[in-house]
Amino acid sequence: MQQQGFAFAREPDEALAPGARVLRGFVCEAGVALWAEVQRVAAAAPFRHMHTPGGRRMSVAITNCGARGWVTDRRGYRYVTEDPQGGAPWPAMPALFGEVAAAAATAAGYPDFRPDACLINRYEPSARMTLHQDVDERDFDQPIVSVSLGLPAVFLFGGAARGDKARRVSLQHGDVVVWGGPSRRFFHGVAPLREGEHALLGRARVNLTFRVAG
DNA sequence: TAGTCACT
DNA sequence: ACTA
Repeated sequence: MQQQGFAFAREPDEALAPGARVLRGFVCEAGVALWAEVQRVAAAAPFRHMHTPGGRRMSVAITNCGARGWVTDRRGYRYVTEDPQGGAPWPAMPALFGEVAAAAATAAGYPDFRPDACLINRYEPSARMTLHQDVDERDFDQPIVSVSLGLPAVFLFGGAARGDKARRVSLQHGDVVVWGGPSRRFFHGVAPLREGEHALLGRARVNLTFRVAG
């Protein structure tokens, strides 16, 4: 039976740019399990507010899991195998994370995606991410997979140059964005998170960013 | 010496 | 205030 409802109509998947797609509701019922795993990771490697090389405190709280974790401080951006806060290796990437990331990548046209890094960003209301590029990885042939959980957000997807006009894309709990190929190094960001309460996550949005870093 | 995952 |  076809979906007929205007009430539950959802925007279809769409291309954002060459090589970039939004997969709406891709996570489906796995959201609960993904959130449980995020909490396990955060128990071992707590969310913390890092600083940019310029010394500014980021509004987003960060942790990582997997073999490599992205960090930033006065010395710059880089991937490290140990949590600088405590010196232990980052928590292992949960199997479910790898499965969801690989499935999303395949659905977007990038088979055999095996990320070694999962950056976990926690946005509370007013937190934002200004336009930036993901360029700290070694192989730009590998795509980026970004999973949204919790409160909705407006994702900004620009172009190859900082000044390119950015598209505004509304992302809901369970949506996944994948970008690679010609759009692998495109500027992107997140508009300031609006107030709200999510049934599962409460007053927060959590984003999982999967990458092949090393 | 340009560029900056930040702010106004 | 750093690095590449």
